[in-house]
Amino acid sequence: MEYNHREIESRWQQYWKEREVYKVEADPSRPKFYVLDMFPYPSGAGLHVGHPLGYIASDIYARYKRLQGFNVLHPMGYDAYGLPAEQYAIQTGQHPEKTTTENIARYRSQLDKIGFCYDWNREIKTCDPEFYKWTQWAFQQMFKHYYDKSTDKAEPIEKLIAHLEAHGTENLTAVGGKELEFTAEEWQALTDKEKSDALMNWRIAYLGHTMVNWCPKLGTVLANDEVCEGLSLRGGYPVEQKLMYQWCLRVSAYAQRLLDGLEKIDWTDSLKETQRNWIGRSEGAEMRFKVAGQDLELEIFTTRADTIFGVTFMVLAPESAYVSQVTTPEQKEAVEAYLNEVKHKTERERMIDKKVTGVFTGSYAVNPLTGKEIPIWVSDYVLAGYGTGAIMAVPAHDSRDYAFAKKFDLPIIPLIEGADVSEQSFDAKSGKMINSCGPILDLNGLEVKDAIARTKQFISENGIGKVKVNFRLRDAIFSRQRYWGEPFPVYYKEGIPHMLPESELPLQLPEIDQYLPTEKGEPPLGRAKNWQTADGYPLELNTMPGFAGSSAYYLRYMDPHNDNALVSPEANSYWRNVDLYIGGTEHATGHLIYSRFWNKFLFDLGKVVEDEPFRKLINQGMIQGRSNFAYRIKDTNTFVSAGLKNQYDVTPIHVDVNIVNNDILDTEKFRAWRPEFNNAEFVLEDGKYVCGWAVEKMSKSMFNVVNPDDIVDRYGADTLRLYEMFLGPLEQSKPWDTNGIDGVNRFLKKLWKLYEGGVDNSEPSAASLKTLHTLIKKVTADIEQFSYNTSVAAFMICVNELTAQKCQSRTILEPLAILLAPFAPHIAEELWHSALSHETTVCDAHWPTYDPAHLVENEVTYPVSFNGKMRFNLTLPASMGKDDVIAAAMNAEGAAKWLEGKQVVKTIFVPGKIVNIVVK
RNA sequence: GCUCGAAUGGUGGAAUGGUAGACACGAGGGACUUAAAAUCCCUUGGCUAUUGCGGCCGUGCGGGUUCGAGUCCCGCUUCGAGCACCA
Repeated sequence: MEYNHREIESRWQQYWKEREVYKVEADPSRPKFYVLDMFPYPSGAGLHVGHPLGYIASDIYARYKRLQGFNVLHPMGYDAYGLPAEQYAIQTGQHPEKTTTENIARYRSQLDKIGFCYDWNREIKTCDPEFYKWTQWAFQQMFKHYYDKSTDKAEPIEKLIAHLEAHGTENLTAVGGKELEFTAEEWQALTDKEKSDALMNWRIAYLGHTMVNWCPKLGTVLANDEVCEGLSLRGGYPVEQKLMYQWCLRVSAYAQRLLDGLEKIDWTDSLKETQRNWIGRSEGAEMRFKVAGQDLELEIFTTRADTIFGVTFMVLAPESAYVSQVTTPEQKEAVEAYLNEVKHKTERERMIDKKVTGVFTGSYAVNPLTGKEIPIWVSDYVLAGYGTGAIMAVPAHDSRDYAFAKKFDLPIIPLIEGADVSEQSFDAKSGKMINSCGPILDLNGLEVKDAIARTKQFISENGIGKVKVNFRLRDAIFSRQRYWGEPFPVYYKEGIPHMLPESELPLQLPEIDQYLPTEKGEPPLGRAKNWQTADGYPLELNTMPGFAGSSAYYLRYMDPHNDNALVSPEANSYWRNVDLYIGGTEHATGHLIYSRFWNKFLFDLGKVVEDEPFRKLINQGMIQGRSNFAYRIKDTNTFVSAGLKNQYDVTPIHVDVNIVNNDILDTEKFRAWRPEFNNAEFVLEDGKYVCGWAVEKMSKSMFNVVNPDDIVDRYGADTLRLYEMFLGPLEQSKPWDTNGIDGVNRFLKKLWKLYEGGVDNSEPSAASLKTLHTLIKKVTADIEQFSYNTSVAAFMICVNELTAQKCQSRTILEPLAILLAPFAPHIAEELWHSALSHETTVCDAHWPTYDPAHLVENEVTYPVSFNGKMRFNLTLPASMGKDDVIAAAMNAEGAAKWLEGKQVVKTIFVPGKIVNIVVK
């Protein structure tokens, strides 16, 4: 019987579904293993062949762990809120929920065809009220907590309030946005509204005036990780800076723990590095400069305290509060004109023209170490959001300060011996200090590193400043002016935000007539009827961003139907955290930071037992498209084959890869493809039309999208699974090229034939045992290292050898079927039942272990060399020890004569590998 | 600019410091067939040699360590990724 993948695969998929073979329950008597995929956003385009790569990899690992006796949690769900569905709704008026539901159904049918071992009883959708109840709940908890430096964790806000009532801000250890100062009496005298506003300074979820990335085209605010080079990640629209009153999450309070946590988890170095960059810890000093003639000090942050003697001016960010305080009446007009100019530039414009701009405020600051007066300027190269929004400028040793000094003709004082600053600044942190001697501190002659330390020590001892650690990581902006997201469980009473009682969660997303802002410019929820509490208080109009729902979803899978908690303590203490997480790198600075933050917060509250959510993380590479081209001779409808294209003046045209096979164009299908090609002519080579190709992003416009459904239909899911793994290393990006798939398909046919030859209870030959045990050893090691491509190769070798050996022994063929089950579950299951006549499913079998006894060689062939030059091969019994092998090598024919009169200096013997003899 | 990673045949890619190119595709040759498809067998890094045995070169470039380097170290080149007026 032929190998019929269609019949086999649909039958087994049906069987698994009906008997709930992959259903999993917590079982304390067995060790757990949690394998998770990054759940997809169900887009309208459906899955292409690149999407399942990571899913297949995790499925193999999940099945492997299961065969090893672990209780494996392997769930799937959908990140269902998001902009594309809403943009589509704006265009068509169709409810995003409808689009989303349809897309999910499409995704599900595509996933089902590939034969994954997901427990679909645990499916979650972030837009499901039963799910987002817990997103809203977590937000409320963040509102009700603040971060305490003394305990280094989140604490209830009541604890902070008690402190403020008793001591004001004295000895306060809460992490806040601003450094507020007031006494207990002052606190008690505040109105409720003032108290609420003040507490926002410390709450982990807080309302704040922050500079946000505003995208006018999308009509919403975006998080930093949703913006790339001044354009929105979704849509690519310009983004500008705008001051808005928004919900934010105090992620920055967790910066140090997010950094430290990286040490404990098994992620790739590059991903950890990306997160370290994003967190951006920098150690430096905060210093105060007096403003001449005013009772005011400018606070600045610097990592180069050693360059204090080279400070020749100060610069403030345009948004800095200091600006209005230090601007003199004479300069007022110029400064205001400048601020206005800066405000109207978008982030993108600022980046495109890197012109140096700025304006003098009219005031001077006093260098605390030299007593000299230096001018205070304003420029947009200083960022308001980092450090204190003010810097001391050292043009000799900072390229940005240098450019500024050159433009406005400010003095440049070199501070490092031998540094030539006539053309450019000297930014390196090395060399000996010069010109750095003042009345109270002398740094001359010190190495830069020592000078930094010396200055830091000096300024803190003398009250000029203090040692300070700054992070680049900002708080996450948590409001979106959109419809298709989780509503905030918040209402406003006399302008004060209040949390809805937990019993009223989830607060369901209301229906609206149009998915657009209101005439007044309010977010879409402003259109909802009766969007208020029972007592008539207005509800929040913003919704939560995409990352809200994806930040704790992995916890929900542990206990997806629990109505009383995000996850029960029992379920959580059994499943703990994700042992293996597979997904793309694109989430490195978004989801993977927010999840870690969210998890650490829940950990602080005692709601989860693990401090890090994802123990091991693998990034699968992107599958790129492989586009095909036909070459049209200019101004004709004649196409010339790739090998001849240089003889003509041609324009390459993208051809649908689905009408090309092994780069040979099906010319009839091409003519039928589009009307304008109906009467196309072809210039062939060897009777064929050969297409050119290039690697590009897989997208509709390139006509290089390959749908997994088509591959499954033609070759089967098992072939697709094996081929995706065979393409190359999992973590590497690579183009999809259907050309090689026949090889994998041939392997499955050969495998089928091997079992079709019959299975009996005969004693296996030593050769077959060796073949099998080599495979067990190889595949087990490979799976542990996610080296799936070499595993597939090992299977091919094994089946070829067993076929040549005419092996029919159950002792060999049974373990082989089990080994293959994670990779190609359908055919493995079929062989398990039909050829091996088992009643149970192969999913319940046990992973075989290899027996080294079967791998032992009777003879070993050593390459023997003298002085590293290979001379001959020597085949000897494997039992021979080092001395015997070397003696045999030296006595071998030819060798003995060659060695005459020479002295052996050293012998190198690698057991089973090589013999090398060094002579003089 | 800073940080990280990569570079091996016509192609995708294998190689705990130990015979580089596993496995697969493609290509060429052959068997079977009226023919095609399917299947099977052989060849396939380059140069050179050939009746046969062979020989030399070869993992981006230049050095180094080592008996021995694709692999380790130093210095480049190119490509990819992340961060980027972050003081």
